[in-house]
Amino acid sequence: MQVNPSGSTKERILGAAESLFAQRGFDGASLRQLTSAAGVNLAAVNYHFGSKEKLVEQIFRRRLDALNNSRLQALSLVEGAETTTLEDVLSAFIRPALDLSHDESGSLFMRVLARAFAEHDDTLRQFLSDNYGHVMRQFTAEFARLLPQLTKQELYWRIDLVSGALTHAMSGFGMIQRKSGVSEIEHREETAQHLIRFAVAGLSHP
Amino acid sequence: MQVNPSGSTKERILGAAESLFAQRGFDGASLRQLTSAAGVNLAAVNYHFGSKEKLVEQIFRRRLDALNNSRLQALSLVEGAETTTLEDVLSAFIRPALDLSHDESGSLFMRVLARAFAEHDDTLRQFLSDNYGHVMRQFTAEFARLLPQLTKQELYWRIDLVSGALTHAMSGFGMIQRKSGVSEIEHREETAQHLIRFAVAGLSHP
DNA sequence: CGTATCCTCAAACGATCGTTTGAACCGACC
DNA sequence: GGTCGGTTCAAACGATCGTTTGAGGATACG
Repeated sequence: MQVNPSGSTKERILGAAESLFAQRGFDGASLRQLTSAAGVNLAAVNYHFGSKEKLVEQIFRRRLDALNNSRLQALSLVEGAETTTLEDVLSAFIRPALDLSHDESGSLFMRVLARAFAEHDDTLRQFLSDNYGHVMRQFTAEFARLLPQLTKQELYWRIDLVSGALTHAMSGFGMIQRKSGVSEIEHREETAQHLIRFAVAGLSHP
Repeated sequence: MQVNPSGSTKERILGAAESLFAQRGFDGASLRQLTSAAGVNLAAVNYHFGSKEKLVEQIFRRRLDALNNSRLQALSLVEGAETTTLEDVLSAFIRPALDLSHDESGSLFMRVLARAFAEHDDTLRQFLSDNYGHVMRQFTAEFARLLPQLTKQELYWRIDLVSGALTHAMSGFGMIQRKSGVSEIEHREETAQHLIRFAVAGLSHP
């Protein structure tokens, strides 16, 4: 059950927690399973994080900060170029998210996020809006610039549906599964290309 | 806390369970909260359903049987017509799902389903594939007939992304929320139209 | 060496969970 | 009236949960 015996106690807890929360949910994964997997004492979670709930929040911040920084950086690169296409902006929106969905240790943060959506909904929606809403607003402004023929309402709807397709693809819940002969990297690239083409069509149709 | 004091004990439990599972999750909603909300004795769940887990399964069967019957009926109507369009097939796929997402009593089955995906993933995926896979296959065949230019792989990807957008729209997690002045029926119709147009574009682009 | 600080540990706490039990209730049927 | 299957009830069961506690280890500094 023990994993990754290197690193500090805090880091070992964060790693094991992300993996276990993804597998069994926040309620389903107990601190005893978690600390056992991390190879640390049961009391370590409350000592280092204060409570189980604060541990969950810490996990969110770590990943979402990284995601939004990647997105903003990619967007600023796109905006700095001579010509900006819809594909470019969508790539800046989609690729960092797909990169996040599988981290180097193979655990699935997207499942954690999907769970959180299902379990806390309104609380989490508020949290995301407060902390990362400006990123979404920046992308929306760029989409609006590239799609001037759409009303605000129409644009919001389409961005929402693109987000849904992205979330679905990231969570790995769909029919499409990575084939055994294909590497993780290749599958991610294939997913990105399908998603971007699909989103371009869905966003820009008359 | 008590709701809907009419109907049999079994029905009262099913109604309260669907609502509470949607709000708090399967682990988060206890049998004590559930039976208290239903106005029945704590032991009634185990007496009538055997266990909490079997109650969950019962809730799934009830709703998903209804969804898939509606979908198949709508599809057979479309196939019986003189000319079949992509919009028609998508409507048969999407509208029954949107109808399901808000039942007459206002509880949100889709949140239950979204939770279940997050909490059981592989188990639920198998359950859905075993019990309702034939519906998906029938729709896929119809899509393939209407989109002969697409390879199987390409078609599967696009259907998967449409399903993601649909799930997202049903769950109500997105930015788009029903405005207070708009009725549930109107909002559902607006959602259906946006989804169908978006899906047509995403499915049929070259 | 003494001690101060940070951390880890085993053990226990009270609360809540799903489930079981056995008695009580109730309408139907002889 | 008697009894019998189906249902409801209060009470208890053992298990597991998140959290707290206080003793002990480890390391650095005087």
